[in-house]
Amino acid sequence: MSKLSELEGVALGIVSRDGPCTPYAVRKFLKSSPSSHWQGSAGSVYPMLLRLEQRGQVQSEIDASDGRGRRLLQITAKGQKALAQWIHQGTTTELVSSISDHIRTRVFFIGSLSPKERLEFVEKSFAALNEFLATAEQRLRDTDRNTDPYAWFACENVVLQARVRVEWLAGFQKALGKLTKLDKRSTE
Amino acid sequence: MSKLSELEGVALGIVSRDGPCTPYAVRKFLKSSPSSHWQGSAGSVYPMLLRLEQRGQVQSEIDASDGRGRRLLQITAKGQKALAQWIHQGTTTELVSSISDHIRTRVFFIGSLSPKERLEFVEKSFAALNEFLATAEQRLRDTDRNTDPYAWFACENVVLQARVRVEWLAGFQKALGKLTKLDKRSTE
DNA sequence: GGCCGCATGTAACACGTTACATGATTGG
DNA sequence: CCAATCATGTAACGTGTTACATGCGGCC
Repeated sequence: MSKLSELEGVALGIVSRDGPCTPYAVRKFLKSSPSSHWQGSAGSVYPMLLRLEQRGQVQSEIDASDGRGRRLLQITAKGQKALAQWIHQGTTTELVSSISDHIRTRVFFIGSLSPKERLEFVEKSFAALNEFLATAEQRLRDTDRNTDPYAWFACENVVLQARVRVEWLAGFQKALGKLTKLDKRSTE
Repeated sequence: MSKLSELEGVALGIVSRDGPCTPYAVRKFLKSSPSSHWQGSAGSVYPMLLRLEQRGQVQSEIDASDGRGRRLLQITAKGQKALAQWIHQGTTTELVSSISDHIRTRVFFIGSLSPKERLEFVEKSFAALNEFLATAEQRLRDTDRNTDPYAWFACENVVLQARVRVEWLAGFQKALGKLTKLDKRSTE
């Protein structure tokens, strides 16, 4: 009963939630996820699902009604246990703390750009973030709160996070103007 | 001029910001980072820095004053260019959107737990998140806004993100009580 | 003097990405 | 009928993790 990776946990979760489904459906779900952390490439998904099957956490049978030899996956009791265990692991401090924000990371090092490039970076990021926020808000509107309330809350989380990032970046942008002026003065 | 990985970008950034520094200092920085995404293990840092050196993005010389044969790294002009390029890459949509929140992911799949386990998970996560928020707020208080304003804004971002996560989870916890009651009623 | 932290590195291993390979099905 | 998508998989490659290995420096 080794620990599930994040990808394995998500895959097990999908198979559990969406009943019998194909590996391809798992791939599609990962691809369409708002956090682009999940690429859902064939080279990761298929071997990973074979791993789960070898461990007895999912079962599969070939769908006879499909000429493409498509497989139908189902979670096993063992898999349900592993899934529950994986969810509970999320309470440990390391998993709680680990949010890596690429914009934040880059702002941390923005001092190594020229003042002009700094403004440019912030403007472009701001535009891209706002675009992302808009799509996230659309997805939330399109999600029915009653059908799957947990999915809805996850969508809401994405929106709230995006809003905070936008607000924070706006504040930073304001401050950046003043900082850059100070920079110029000190080098005069 | 291949694209830098996130780890390589951060490492270049540190070497650029902290002047001549040892590989070990880079490791320490990664280890102490609030986002536990960066483990800073020896097996990743040393080979990665050798890679940067082979590409001519950093230079190193052995510190003669140290008996441990410690190396001192410095960023090169080529490295500065690569760093600037890496920062600007952050404006593309994929890098903007990619925030993966382990709690959110687990909430999405929380339906596969028993109602009792759901509450347990949320309570534990809530406690851990609050603890994390407290340390983040402390770090922000300990950071001087004038010494390195960019580092300060990064710290502020961590705090704001953590606060939103706490508020969101509190809202979810409230809703979970009602949802669980509905669950029970529907199975009665 | 001994332990902990500094300091560097290597080797086996696991896993994800990219690219390749193949073929069925569906819609215009 | 032809293209896009469905559908499954493999192989090479890069890179991060864990564990191992070594030795100096400073502090109690």
